Amino acid sequence: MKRNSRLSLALHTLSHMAAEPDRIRTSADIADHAGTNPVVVRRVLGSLRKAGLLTSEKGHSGGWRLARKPHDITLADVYLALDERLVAAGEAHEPAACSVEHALHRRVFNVLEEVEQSLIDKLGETSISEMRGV
Amino acid sequence: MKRNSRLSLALHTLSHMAAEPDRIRTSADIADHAGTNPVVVRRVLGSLRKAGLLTSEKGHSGGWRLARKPHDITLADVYLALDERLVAAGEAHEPAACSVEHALHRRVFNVLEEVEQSLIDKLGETSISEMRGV
DNA sequence: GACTGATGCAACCGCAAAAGTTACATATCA
DNA sequence: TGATATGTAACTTTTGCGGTTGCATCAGTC
Repeated sequence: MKRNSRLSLALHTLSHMAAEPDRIRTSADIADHAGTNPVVVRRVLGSLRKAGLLTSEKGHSGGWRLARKPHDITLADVYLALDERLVAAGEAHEPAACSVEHALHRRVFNVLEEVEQSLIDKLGETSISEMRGV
Repeated sequence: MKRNSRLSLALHTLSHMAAEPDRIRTSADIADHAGTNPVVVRRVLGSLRKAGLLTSEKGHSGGWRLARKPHDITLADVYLALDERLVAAGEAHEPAACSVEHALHRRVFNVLEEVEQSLIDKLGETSISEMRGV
């Protein structure tokens, strides 16, 4: 896989799940389908579980399932769950040579925050169930 | 420096230049100011020059200057110049197990393309001169 | 209760991207 | 001609991440 593979893996898996919400899937199944490794799948899906998008069940006949209705899971949820931010957190707190410099840092940071928020808003307009069809 | 350092370096440098467009700056000055290396600065600023945002002059009393008026350079110009795309190019052409899978790939790719375009639109609303002040 | 099959998680390897560094060619001006 | 700047290639170091292995844990099944 390549760049943005975590986001890609998450979206593809969720899209499949949105198509058949009742079916439970093992990390091995998903890994086969995605051409990757079960452990990698569990890592990525683990983030989604922490964010409340998926549930997992251990033991025999266990696996992964959507925690909410497909149309209640948006791309923004996925983006935030994976913690792939446009702006590096803590960027505003870098040591600055002078106060003018520090003020500029803050300003740049704030502008990027604004941009990211509008990105998240845009992502929030699409649910994973809308990734299929059309 | 950390993640997104190219974008950060570019924006800070351009913001400074927007404040004093007539002043010429050497890569050494900029590197000192940004706490990095002159060669790194020349690499990043070289991308901006290729995109027509900056000009550079060799030799004694040479250095870097804005190629356009500050209000004519938007964050979208910078983002595109650095070639840091949200969506990996060529993502749509991955081999897929079946045609259904291929159609899903395409759909995911298209949605991400849409999102990136709206990001670029948003970035285009802000010029580097607006990074200072309020 | 033992077995099977699933997640959870830690530890490591390997690779690739990017920063950082060094070195040097080239161009410009005093 | 010398000082000073960019341009660029080559190399090292760092970092993030996919991939892999191993094992603990848990839950059904025999």
